[in-house]
Amino acid sequence: MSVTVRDVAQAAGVSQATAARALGGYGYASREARDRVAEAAGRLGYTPNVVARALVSRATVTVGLVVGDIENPFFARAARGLSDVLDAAGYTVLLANADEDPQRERQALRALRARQVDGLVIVPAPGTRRADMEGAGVPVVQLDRAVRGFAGDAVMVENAAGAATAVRHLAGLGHTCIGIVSDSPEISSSRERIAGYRRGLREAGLEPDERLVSLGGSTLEDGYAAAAALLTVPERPSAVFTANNFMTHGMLLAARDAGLRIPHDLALVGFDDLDWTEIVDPPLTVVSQPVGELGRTAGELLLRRIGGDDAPPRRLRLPAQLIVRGSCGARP
Amino acid sequence: MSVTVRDVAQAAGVSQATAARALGGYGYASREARDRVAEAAGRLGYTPNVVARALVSRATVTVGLVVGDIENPFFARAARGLSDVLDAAGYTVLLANADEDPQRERQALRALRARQVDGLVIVPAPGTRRADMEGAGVPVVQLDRAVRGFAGDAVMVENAAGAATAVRHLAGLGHTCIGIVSDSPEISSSRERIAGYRRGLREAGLEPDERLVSLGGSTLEDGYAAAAALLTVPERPSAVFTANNFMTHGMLLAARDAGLRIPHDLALVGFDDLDWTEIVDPPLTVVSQPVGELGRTAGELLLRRIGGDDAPPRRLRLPAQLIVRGSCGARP
DNA sequence: CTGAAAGCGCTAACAT
DNA sequence: ATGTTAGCGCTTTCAG
Repeated sequence: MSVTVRDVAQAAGVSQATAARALGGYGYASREARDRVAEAAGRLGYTPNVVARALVSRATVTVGLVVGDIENPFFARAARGLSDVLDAAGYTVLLANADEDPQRERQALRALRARQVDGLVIVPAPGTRRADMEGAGVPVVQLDRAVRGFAGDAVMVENAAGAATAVRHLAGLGHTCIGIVSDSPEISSSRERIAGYRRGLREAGLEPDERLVSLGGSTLEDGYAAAAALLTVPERPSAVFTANNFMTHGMLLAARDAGLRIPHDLALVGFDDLDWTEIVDPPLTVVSQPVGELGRTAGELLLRRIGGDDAPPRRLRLPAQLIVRGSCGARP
Repeated sequence: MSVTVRDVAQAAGVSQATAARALGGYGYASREARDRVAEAAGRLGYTPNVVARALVSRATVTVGLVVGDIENPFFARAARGLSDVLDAAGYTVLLANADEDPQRERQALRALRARQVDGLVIVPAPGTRRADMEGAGVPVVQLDRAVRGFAGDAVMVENAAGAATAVRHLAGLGHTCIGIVSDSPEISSSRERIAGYRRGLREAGLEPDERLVSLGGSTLEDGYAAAAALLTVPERPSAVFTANNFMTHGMLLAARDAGLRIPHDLALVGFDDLDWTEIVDPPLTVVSQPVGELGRTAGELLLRRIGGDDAPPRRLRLPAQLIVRGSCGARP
């Protein structure tokens, strides 16, 4: 079915090598040969076989992306940003969902490696070890989180600063009992947000209280459970910081089920902005992160590495920004 | 860097062919050879090279997915369903965003074909022609929409029935002036929903009125514009059906900007359910579609085709279901 | 500038 | 059951 370089060469009356050079745009080829080959290729409907090319040139022009779950809007937006940059450079992305599970992640990495991807962008699952990251054999850039002890490239957000800002905002509104709901501190971004929360508290002259820290898993259900748990502690917080979008969503559900009105009974600021944060009532005050930019930056960095850049590992931090809307009430 | 079959064969003291057979699990290999090869492979850290394998076996174990935009939760959920089914069968998905643009779609298809994907799942862009679909050289299954005149597999939703149900629900509540906002009728699913809207109207004994049909593009901005336009017609509708999630979102924004309260001033039912439809106030009444199932079904169908099934093209229709929440008010 | 020849890592016939 | 021999479609020396 497929038209090969050989077919094109034959039709153009040149050697296969010449046809390949003309088609691939590398090496020498006379103006005339170039034209004849192009004509023949067009007429025959030649499509290069990237697989065959990859076998010899050792470049598949394909990059692997491992995320927790592409259904999570955070990952979807990052994937889009990444894909935009890579597409523009002629690369295509192989997608894998790891479900925040190191084992599935290992499987995914194996599958992607077997397909000889030229590079990898990975959002490491909680529990992923340094050894899982090493020996990939291709450039790897971590997105949103970094694996402990693994000195590799990473593009992340200013998590601690963003969280601290959120907490100071709450404290500035007069809240003294501020809780947090987060997923596992095994996830570096979450760990940093939790640390930022504590720092923000201290900066506001407040004493961190472990009973106000509710940690759980990464799903919406987990977020709901952790949020609900936080709402039942004896001295219920008057304000809460939720460390990611599922936690924010879970908190909204839990507050509703507990009959708590936002911001009247409970002030809320969430980490990560989403499409719907503006249309809920009240609109949510959030720490917004440049998610698409995160993906684009990771793509650019990866492309540079694939291109041979072997400078020391880079840790990039993109800024997070507090967007004040209505979920914390008005300043008195 | 990479360990080859040859290396493993050598280490195990067998021929390359035997090692390949043992590794690949095809053809004959004695118990002993199998063990020796497995041991050597494990010791050396052998990883199969799918690219090389593909060149000869003509199977990349990779499937291409072309969607409008992976950031759209509808596509993301479908992608996840597809990926689940394919992963389980050892396939990996190559992702491409076409931005609802036939030209970008063609580019994407070219890139995927060049990578020798074993099959393609595609959500055709508005304006995609039959010729763009044909001659893919590999099995193709259309998702959510079907290209006019192209007799290929497609997995879709009962769009017309779903839309008609939505409209009858509105009519049953006493509304007589019911509008619709949709994206391009060039998209088959939208065309069907528009047709279903008209049918629902007639079934309720109402007369379709073209001034109440507001059509636009596929983005949230387009949805907002089309929604805003509908709200300014002389005889403003008291109820509206929005044909997809961006249109629903746009309508919510437009209604808010126009100072209209839902459901008091305007009743709303949207097509497609989303995470946030339950947490907005009022919670949205929607026609829910089995999005993940759409992706899974497409995956299963594609796998069967890749496996050699050459039965006539199949058009699968998955049911849509009205979920009554609060955006249409209570029945009097 | 062009052609001939070798080979990427693997599988598929075909012998044995 | 195992080894030998040919390629898959392409790029890449190396001569000319």
